[in-house]
Amino acid sequence: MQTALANAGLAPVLAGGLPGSAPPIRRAETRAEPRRSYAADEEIFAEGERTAFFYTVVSGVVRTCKLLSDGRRQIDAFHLPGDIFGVEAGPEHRFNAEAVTETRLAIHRREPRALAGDDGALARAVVAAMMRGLERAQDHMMLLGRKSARERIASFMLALSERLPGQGGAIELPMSRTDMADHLGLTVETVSRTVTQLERDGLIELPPSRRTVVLRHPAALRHLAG
Amino acid sequence: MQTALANAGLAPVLAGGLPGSAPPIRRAETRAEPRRSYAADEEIFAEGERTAFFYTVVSGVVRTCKLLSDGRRQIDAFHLPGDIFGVEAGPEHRFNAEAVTETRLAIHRREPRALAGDDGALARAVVAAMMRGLERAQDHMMLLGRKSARERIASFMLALSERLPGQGGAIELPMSRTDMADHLGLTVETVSRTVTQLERDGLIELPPSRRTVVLRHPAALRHLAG
DNA sequence: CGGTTGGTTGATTATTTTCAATGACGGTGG
DNA sequence: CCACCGTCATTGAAAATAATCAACCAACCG
Repeated sequence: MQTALANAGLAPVLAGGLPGSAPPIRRAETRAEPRRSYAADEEIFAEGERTAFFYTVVSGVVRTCKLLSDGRRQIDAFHLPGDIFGVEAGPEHRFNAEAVTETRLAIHRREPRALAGDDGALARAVVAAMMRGLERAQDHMMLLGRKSARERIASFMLALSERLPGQGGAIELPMSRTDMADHLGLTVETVSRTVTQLERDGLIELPPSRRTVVLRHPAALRHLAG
Repeated sequence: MQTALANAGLAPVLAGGLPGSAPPIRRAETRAEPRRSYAADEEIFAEGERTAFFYTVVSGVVRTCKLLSDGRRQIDAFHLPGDIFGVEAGPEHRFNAEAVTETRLAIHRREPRALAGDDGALARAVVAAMMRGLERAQDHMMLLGRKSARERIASFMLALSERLPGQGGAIELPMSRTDMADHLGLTVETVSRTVTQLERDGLIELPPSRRTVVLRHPAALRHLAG
């Protein structure tokens, strides 16, 4: 049973089979997989919970985060459609996952039995997801450890615009300022101020809704982002 | 060829075969693997270089880091004996690796051909290393994004004392203050001051060499680290 | 010995946080 | 339909933390 999984899926990935850019996650049209919808801010799983499943985002956005005992929060990643999250080495989840917006997820049982047979595509995708997660984490550590507030916001806007299907420089921010702050290692106030300042400097444009951003000068943002 | 690799090694890991604590990396005594020694501060590979190999630390310490165009540096991890590093998804290394101290490495060819046959242990170890890397990265993002200088130093000392074989609360710091600073997202001066302050507060003790640290009050440090 | 490197300490500055208040928006219920 | 309430975002002023600039010290090395 494990034979089929491993044989079909993982070796090519380890061998360097990943294309340079993130490969689109194509779910083989095998047996239907359980799905579930979550309301905005609904919990998907919590730190310490038993690791029974992992997930693929079908639509919507998910945040995974850790909390300090006094409530300080760090959002380590936002997961967009196609992303896999919730894969753990140990028996317990080491972070929380919550829906940022109304979200639909595909749920995968952790046991390989469920993957056995012909679904090597999922196994391959899992390893690919881990690698991409690690790469993002490394970039994010650089951001958190060494970049200024301005640079962080610029980096974030750019990264999001590249991940979101949104056409051109206009992106719809799915998350609140607080979520941005907890992802970027800043306070809400600093995020708000910095965004405003980038707008005053003409690098971005904010319609009154404040949840849409137009990247007016991507080159300058890229330069800022480092 | 990939069959043997995949079959022997990866599936159990994905299936949740990892014990809760980090499994010791046992290298099967298969065919001898190339090894090499590096002097302190010697480069192992650089960002952008072609990904041909990955490595296991045999002895010594390695740092992997990224640089910003203006020279700011973020050390994303220190790798201790037994650790695997340098595994990449893409064709190029995305960070630099340098020896911190005199170091000895085992060198693994990236192609699965070299792993074929009976060495599933290495393949398993690679996936385990990625998972542990991701877990460490998540903890480190919390540190970089949300902890104070004092908390960062305390966390670092504790984490190091748990990873180093060093008996009791005494640890030998393999890296310079500058390296610590670039890992913790601080400046050298802040690291130095904070370490001194922790000593004055009786939480740690520093022999005049300044490269040894005795954890005087681990409980208090743990509380501080969050 | 002189010179270099790594570490520490001090004074000052800068950036970000904290505390506080206000404004905008959306939903709800009278 | 509209007033009210709660949430989210913004802005301002003050405070705090860490960065920067600058010396200084000790150890190590040729």
